[in-house]
Amino acid sequence: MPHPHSILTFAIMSEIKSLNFIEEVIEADLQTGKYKSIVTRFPPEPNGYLHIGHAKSICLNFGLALEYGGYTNLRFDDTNPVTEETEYVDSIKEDVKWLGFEWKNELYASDYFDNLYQFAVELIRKGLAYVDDSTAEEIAEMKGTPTEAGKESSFRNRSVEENLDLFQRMKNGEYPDGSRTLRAKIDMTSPNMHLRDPLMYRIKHAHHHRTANTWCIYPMYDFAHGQSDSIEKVTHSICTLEFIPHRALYDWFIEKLDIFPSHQYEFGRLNLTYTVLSKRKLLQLVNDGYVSGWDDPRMPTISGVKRRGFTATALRDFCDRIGVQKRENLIDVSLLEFCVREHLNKISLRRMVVFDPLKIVITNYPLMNEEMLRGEDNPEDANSTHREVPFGRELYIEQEDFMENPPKKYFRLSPGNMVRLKNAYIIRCESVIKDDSGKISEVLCTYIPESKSGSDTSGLKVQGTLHWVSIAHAVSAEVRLYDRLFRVEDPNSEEGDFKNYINPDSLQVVRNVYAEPCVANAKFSERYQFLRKGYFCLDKESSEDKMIFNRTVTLKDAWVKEQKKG
RNA sequence: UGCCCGAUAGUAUAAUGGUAGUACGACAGAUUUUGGUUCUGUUUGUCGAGGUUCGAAUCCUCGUCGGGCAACCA
Repeated sequence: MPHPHSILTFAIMSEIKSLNFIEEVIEADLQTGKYKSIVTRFPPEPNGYLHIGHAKSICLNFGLALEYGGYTNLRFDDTNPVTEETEYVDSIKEDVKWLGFEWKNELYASDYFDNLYQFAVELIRKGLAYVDDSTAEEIAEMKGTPTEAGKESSFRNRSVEENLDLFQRMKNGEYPDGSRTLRAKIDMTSPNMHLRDPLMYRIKHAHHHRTANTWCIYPMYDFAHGQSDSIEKVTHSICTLEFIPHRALYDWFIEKLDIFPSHQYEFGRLNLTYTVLSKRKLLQLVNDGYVSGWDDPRMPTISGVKRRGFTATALRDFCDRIGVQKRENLIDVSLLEFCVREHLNKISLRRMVVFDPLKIVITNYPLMNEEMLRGEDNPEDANSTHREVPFGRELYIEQEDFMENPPKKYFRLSPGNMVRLKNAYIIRCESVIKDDSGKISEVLCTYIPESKSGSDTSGLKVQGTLHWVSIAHAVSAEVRLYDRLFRVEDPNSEEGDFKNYINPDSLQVVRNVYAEPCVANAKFSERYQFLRKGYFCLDKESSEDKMIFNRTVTLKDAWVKEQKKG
């Protein structure tokens, strides 16, 4: 008997959570007993890197299996040897794991080449497939157009025996590439172009990343995918909208072969504002040098966002929130940023780092003195650990945190005004020192000794709190600040080349920032919030003598908004 | 102008013939030793026209708009 608690939880959950259309189908299938449990698959072609569009599919396929107690196979759709490489297989496996999912079986469409060949022979025997000697051009010509019926090939009515013989000889390598194909005999007048005698096999004398030179004929996607699903007893085969017209063919092969009836369901692929998510376009960004590589932190690839500092938790949460539907969508990238911030806020260690230093001197702080102050690592954590932050007479604050003639609502440091230095004291600006050119070289302040953080008896209230770093103790680092790669909301729908809309300022490098000492102990596994600056993580290009941090995402900033209004 | 898919606030997503709700965004306020976080409030929506019905976002009809389909790619 189930624990009463879990029943309650389930009741509440099902009341709150609404089902997407695929979940509805699955629940119905489970309820009617059509399936006892479900099997899904994630079927990438190993010809490129995964991006966050794939993440949506991964979360869907693996998430469904987890939700309903089934399992998911990772199946590489490797039916085209000329585009596929083992390097991609490895990166795909790594990315799926990083996202936090485990596949039941690691499989390859190429594992089924023998089965598929037998299936083809079977269809030939049934008079449902034939070898066509037409050229690619002739086949395209005879295909007709969406508004115009196709014409039957003159090879369409070859005998079963001849087809069997020819197909075997195709397999044996007797014919050159492109000289013959195996086609399904369906209907050249079908309004669905995919049913006009689609190609099942083509000749390619090419090396395959797994089967090497065993084969010189390779099945087309349509002749491989459904049957692969069927062999694996995939119950719910989920793909994107553009495969809708393929479904009739998917079903046709399964029906004629009389094999396990897998079913295909289609959802709308992810589109993100200010982003492109097509392999072709991402490849161009890499090849044309707009980014440093597939894992450039500005790239929407899994490896890119991972290097940027996004967490798998945030990505999964994002995929959860965007939902699943049978319609086109363009998700606002601010939702992604929200998910990333929400997670990072909970786990990041707070650190103080000054990017653009302005020297301040605490004139009433004892000469040669210094002290260690305590700073919370994470105020979101009730049991937060602490680190020690050295304080001294000479400090850096940000240039932007001081103004000689401040505008209204400026809460920061200005002559005569007081601010708190985070984790330290309240200070007052007494005067400024300028160099010959009139530029402020340092700001002279006094501090209120009894205002020390944690034991403040001053009774003073100030509006601003600044981050700072002791000049004598500061450690150096480089930070890389990223902005969106495109300057228009939907680069895919703009006129002309999408590359015309690239944001020229998507990367800003600050070679030397001043960080509090404990930043020197930064770890790759940890996430940081540089106070008031954003979330950061260590970049892989960091070395022993040079730390490099990527800005994952900024903090929300009400002040910039305020300024824009003015 | 053949076939297929779709249309709910700015964006995304619920409501499955019975009060149009949620999240993000935006705006306003409270709290705050991060102009962060948190909390509260406000704003804005059923593509159009008919029909069925006591009652339609939901069902039907006709439009409109968007997307897809003519690779020996997946």
